[in-house]
Amino acid sequence: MRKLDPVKHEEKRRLILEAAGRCFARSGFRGASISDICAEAGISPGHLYHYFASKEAIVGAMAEARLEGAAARFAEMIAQPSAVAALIAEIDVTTARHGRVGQLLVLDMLAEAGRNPAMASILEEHSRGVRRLLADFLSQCQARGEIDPELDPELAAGVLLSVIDGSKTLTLRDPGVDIQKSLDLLKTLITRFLMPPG
Amino acid sequence: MRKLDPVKHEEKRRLILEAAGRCFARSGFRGASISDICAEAGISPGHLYHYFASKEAIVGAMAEARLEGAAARFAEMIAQPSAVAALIAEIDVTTARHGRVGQLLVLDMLAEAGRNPAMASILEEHSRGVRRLLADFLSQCQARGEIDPELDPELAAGVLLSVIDGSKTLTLRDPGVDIQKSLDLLKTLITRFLMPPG
Amino acid sequence: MRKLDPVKHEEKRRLILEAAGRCFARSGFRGASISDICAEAGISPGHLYHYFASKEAIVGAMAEARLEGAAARFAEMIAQPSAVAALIAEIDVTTARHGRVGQLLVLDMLAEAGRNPAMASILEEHSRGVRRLLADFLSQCQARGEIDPELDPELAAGVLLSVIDGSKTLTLRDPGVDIQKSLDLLKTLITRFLMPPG
Amino acid sequence: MRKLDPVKHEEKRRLILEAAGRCFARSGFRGASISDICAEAGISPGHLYHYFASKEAIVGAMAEARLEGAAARFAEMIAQPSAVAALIAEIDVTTARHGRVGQLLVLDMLAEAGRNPAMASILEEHSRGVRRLLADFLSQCQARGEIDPELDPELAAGVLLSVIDGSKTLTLRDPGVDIQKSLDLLKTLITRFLMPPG
DNA sequence: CATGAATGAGCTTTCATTCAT
DNA sequence: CATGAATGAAAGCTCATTCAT
Repeated sequence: MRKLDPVKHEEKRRLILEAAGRCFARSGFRGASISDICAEAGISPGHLYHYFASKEAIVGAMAEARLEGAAARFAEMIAQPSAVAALIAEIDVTTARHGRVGQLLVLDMLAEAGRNPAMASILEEHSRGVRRLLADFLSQCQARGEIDPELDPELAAGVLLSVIDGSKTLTLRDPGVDIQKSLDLLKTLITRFLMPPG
Repeated sequence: MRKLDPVKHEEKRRLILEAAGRCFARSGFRGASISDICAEAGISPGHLYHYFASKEAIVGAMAEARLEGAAARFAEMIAQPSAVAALIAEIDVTTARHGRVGQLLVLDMLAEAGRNPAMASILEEHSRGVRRLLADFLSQCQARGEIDPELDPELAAGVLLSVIDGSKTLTLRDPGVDIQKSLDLLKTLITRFLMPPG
Repeated sequence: MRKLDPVKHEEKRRLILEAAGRCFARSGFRGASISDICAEAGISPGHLYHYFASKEAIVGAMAEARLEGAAARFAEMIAQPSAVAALIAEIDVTTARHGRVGQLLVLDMLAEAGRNPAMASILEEHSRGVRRLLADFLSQCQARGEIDPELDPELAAGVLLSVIDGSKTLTLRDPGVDIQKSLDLLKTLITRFLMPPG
Repeated sequence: MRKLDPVKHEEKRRLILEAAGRCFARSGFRGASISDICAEAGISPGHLYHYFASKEAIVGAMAEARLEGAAARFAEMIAQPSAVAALIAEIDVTTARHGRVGQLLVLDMLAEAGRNPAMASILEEHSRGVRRLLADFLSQCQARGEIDPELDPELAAGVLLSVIDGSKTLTLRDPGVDIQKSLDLLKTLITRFLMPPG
């Protein structure tokens, strides 16, 4: 009866994670301090530790939340009828929705995963899920004759995801690039890759 | 009278940068401390500041050195006769020569460039150089009818470089992946992208 | 209307003090946190402050309770007929009943008393009581000719209590010591000290 | 040639340990903060960590230094001709030389040893040394017929050290005690304990 | 009576950087 | 050219205590 809402607890956690996400996007995992996160979330440093055991726990939970969101959006995307259109849309959306900061966060996660086993397993699990989704989708497209039946769906899915990863560096390497044209060309690239021969 | 040998000075700088490179690859830009670098280079912290004004200067100089090396290797690569073969070789080499840590360093640089203007301009200048190299190369191939003449060489060069960037995440996202098969598939992707129609 | 049951209130205080005692014995006064005590007592931190005004108050009340218990046991002991036997029994009992942790708690109290006036006066008052008890007892023994009539009962009582204090360090200084033999020798020491001359 | 004096380094370490000793005596191991120690030693917090790896290392080194000093003094003491006189002198000296704070430090070490394995082994090793010294001394006295030949030298040494430990609580338990008379009585106690029968 | 959310000062420790030698 | 002593700000985290519910 007096036990206070576990729902509120979860809600607060979520708010903190969102604040942390903004800080991490702005300054990186190591550059953002607990103080920064507390200021952004409007709470005291002591209080933050009622919700998370350590900074690493925040990083982990935040990565999971972001990747989960990304996977969900991806699942929606490829539920659409047109094959390549969906993939392409994903690139557009990722680029447009979060812009620069969202991309940086992904790069940070990738770099962090290379050194931090906790982040590595979060990334791997998420990647496995998304890759499976995409591989199944490719299989179905092959069944419908929409894409090259010779392609191994698993491998092709992995390669396509790495292409999407790479697309995040376009503006970093060339801020003056016409991003729309580049994305269009990337779509051409994907189309030609998947297209049935002949 | 004092400057006995500017050559030795440059040599020492180079040695420090190499030590710093190993530290950064191991722990990231923020994770590696001046102390770590001094230990790796076998010098004292005070002495290090005779060669570099700040940690940021080390990061910058080290990034420049690495990227310069990468650009040089890339230039060699595409001096070869066969078109696609060269590009493909680049991916292979980058992956093989430095392995995991070299890839992480690139990811770190990309992430850092998103927040640190100094790193951004280093990355941009280097990217501009490599992209120009590749664009010229693509133009020549088009002249020889080896690749699709419809492709805009500049844009295509940017996209290809982003694909190479993306390839660095393959093993991060899936440590169990058959990297050789994935790279082969990536070559297929590039081939189909560039191949003249018909 | 609110104070439904002052008895229950006291009972709860006692339970908390026991929990605190276990925590303090385990981790020391400074090492044990309010959180630890709450967990051990199965209550919330806010609730704990309904029973005690501060951590120091808990330390004080807990010390009083422990010392009171010790004094009561001591009073029982020396109500026995045989003189030295009683003293000796005290050493045995203290050692056996609480073991290592109880001894550590006494050492903590002694050290704390050297710096914290509140603890000092608790300790002094308790010591005064026990010393009086023991001094009276020694007087009676002298009257019965069981111990050396030359000894000043007050001083001797103080010295005997310090010997008992010291006995707590036996196993700390030498974990491999044969504690039973050491205690037997301590009894010899006390006997020879008190024994009437000739 | 440029390698700076390792002697100076040791000297600085010693100065820091002395400062730490004063702080620990004043506030206890846990009560004294790194800040306190730095202020007392007149150095910055960062600098302290050039000399000691952690607070625990300071506590350990400081305990070792103190106990080593105590053992050395003890060795001098019992090199004197008269048996009991020496032991008694030890009690006097310990009490007089360091006074209250030195005693508290010993109590802290004993309490800490009960919970901290590092401190435990320092204390045990030191105690072993001193006990051996005293046991050998007792053996020689027995050979000369100065003390009861029935006593086991090892056991008796342990018991005597515990009596010395206990003497440190005399003024803590009774600040108004006539310490000189108490110490005299303690000497009587030791004398009667060791005295050959008859 | 009881909870646990919330605070903020303080803790130990790290680190880029400077400076006397 | 080279050392390492020295700094001080900031990091992640803990904890006694308060307060709204």
